[in-house]
Amino acid sequence: MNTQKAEARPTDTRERILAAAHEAVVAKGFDATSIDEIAAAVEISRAGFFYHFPDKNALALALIERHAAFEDRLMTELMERSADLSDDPLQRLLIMVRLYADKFAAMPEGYPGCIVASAAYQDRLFDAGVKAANRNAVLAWRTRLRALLEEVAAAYPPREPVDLTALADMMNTIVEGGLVMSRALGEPQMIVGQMLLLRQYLKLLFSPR
Amino acid sequence: MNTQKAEARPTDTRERILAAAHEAVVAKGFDATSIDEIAAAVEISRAGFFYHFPDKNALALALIERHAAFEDRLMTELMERSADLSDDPLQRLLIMVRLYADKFAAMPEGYPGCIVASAAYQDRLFDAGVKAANRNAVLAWRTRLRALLEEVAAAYPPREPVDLTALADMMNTIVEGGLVMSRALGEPQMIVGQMLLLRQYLKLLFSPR
DNA sequence: TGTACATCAGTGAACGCGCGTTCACTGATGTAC
DNA sequence: TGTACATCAGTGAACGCGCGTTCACTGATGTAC
Repeated sequence: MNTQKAEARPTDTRERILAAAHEAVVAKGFDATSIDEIAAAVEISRAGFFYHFPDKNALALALIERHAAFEDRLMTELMERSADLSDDPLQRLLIMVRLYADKFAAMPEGYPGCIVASAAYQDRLFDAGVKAANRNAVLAWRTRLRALLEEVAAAYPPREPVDLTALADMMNTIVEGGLVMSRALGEPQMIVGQMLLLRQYLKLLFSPR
Repeated sequence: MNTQKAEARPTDTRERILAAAHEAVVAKGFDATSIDEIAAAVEISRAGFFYHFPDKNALALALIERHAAFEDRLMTELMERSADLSDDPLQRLLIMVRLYADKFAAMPEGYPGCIVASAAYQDRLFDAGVKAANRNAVLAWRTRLRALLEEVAAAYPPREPVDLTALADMMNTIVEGGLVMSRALGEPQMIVGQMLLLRQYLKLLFSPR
């Protein structure tokens, strides 16, 4: 009857499937999301889904790649915005972490990070391609953040010796852990506090004495 | 044929079910673990499982409570050992975090923390009792660690203002996130590095200038 | 401009498997008298 | 000391449901000539 505004949704059915699947997976996990409900959300039949994806593994793969692309754009955006606000590498790092925290504050439920966790926890069910895609997504983030940290460390020698790779991974660690804890506690905003603690750590570590 | 050493395993069947279920859940997640395989591991029939647990939710509940008790004993042990090694609250905290990191280094695969994550991510499937038990387990850890942090903060005022509750949660955040990242990256030891970064943060935050 | 054919984006019904759960029943052990 | 009954710790078979996947088929659109 009352057709939704068509131009507001992706016109391509495959994209709409991915969007619906993403929403469901973030809310309930990959296993608990059935092809039936995804198809229903997109208003096609269950068999129609299989016209766009050969099987459920292919959906997982596409979701992870979509997520990786999203994170990549986000990182680029945050880096550009922080570069606009300061020329100092340490200030840029601290601004970036705060902007990232703001993103979580703005989307209290359902940040896409849990796609990675879903894949990590259920990897026995996934084929090698899905696992590799997940790993690459995490490694890409590590590489970009590590480059920024090296720049900071060159300008501001850390007060104590520190492994910059591990430090780069800490951001993702806190995101993934924060999502688990937010859910377990029923306090969606706690992840914001965790990001700000990371920021304080970076500040203490790199600030001149 | 070749019966395993009987005295090494819990004699009580219920305990053996929990042990087998724990191992499988840590390896594959709760949903992916079938009652069939748990029963097989314990060498009873699938129906025999239901003599000990009314349904699968009850198993989840028992696993979470078992995990909470384990974490509680672990925390007590770490606190006692660190109290033996130093009288200074900051030193005790730093020793405790290092001892905790050592635990992860000693058990490269399958730390029980992911039980919490499993429950958090699949909570739509669990009843309110399971979710509450999970939440309480996390809150217990928060409370105990926060008490220790308050003691430290009293003796060593932090260099910057900090929310001690969030700081207490950070340990669990890093454990849960570290488990996700370890799996995603296929680097089981990375979680140890993350714990040591937390330790460095605490050291920087509370060390006198 | 009309006809024949091909491709696209699906539909509807069915299949098969696994899994959680139930149920009637059973042998061994414990208890009452 | 023997018998009757109750409880414990299961077994084996079956049920039903949901889910991923398949398959023959279809209407609409595009293309060749």
